[in-house]
Amino acid sequence: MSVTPAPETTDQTHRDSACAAADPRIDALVTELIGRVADKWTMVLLELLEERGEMRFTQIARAVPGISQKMLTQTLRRMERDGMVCRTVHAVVPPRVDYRLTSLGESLGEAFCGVWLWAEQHLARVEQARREFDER
Amino acid sequence: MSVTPAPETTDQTHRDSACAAADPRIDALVTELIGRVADKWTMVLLELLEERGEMRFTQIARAVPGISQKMLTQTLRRMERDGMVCRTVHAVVPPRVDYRLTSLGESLGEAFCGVWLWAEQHLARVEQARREFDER
DNA sequence: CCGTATCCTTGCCGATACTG
DNA sequence: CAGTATCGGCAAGGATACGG
Repeated sequence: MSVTPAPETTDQTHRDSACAAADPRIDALVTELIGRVADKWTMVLLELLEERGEMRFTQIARAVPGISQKMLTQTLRRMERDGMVCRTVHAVVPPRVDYRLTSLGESLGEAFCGVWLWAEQHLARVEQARREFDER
Repeated sequence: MSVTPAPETTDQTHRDSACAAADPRIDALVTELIGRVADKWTMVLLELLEERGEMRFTQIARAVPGISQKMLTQTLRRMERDGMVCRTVHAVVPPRVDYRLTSLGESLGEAFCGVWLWAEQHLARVEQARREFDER
């Protein structure tokens, strides 16, 4: 994303009414982080690991139908890099690798929990809105 | 996404510990909804409209550097279809179109607020985790 | 079992041009 | 001003094969 400072001469009322950062540079960084973290598979894995605790690779793969092995590896690596999950390799044959959430990952999971709850609660309303919109 | 019921014979402990639905079919629908709603631009527009209240098309475009006109239209349409935003066309020349959050959109914005706060609070920690991971 | 490497298709998204 | 339409590049992501 291009990170233009955005002079913004227009209407500044309503500013600071919600949860935005004051500094536009911070805002841009946060936006970038949100963009990476609010990925579909990241949210799903976060949820799964929060529910089940420690899991191994194939166990996760089986629990998430629709994900390819590539995407799973990729997402787990990114989450590990971001400090969300901890990866433990056991030196046995056949190899065994366990994944679990770090405290950072857990805290993000809790933050997303509100979104999951929202989705569950308002699912019917969204579907109805779509039907109404589509018949036009 | 393929919506396999997933028999899941394995470990069911930890189940219902978090915020997941009991029914895997509901779970799949919620996951689909999350996938659509957790889009980067959706989150940004939600945030923006929550902060600023009613805004017109170009005003939004100027406030969100990096978004193309196409993506803006597309995202706004999808949000309108999902019942998140209300679109008001004023019959004047030059044309004027206002966008504002519906109560549904506002509630989603509040749910995401937790994620924004998390991102602001833990940004430094994530960046540090990345640096540590990268030097290996 | 747990990955990485490679190819290859699909569709996203930006750029541009055009209407009401 | 607020869009729709069309084209093209490019990168995300699936399928497959192979390595530790």
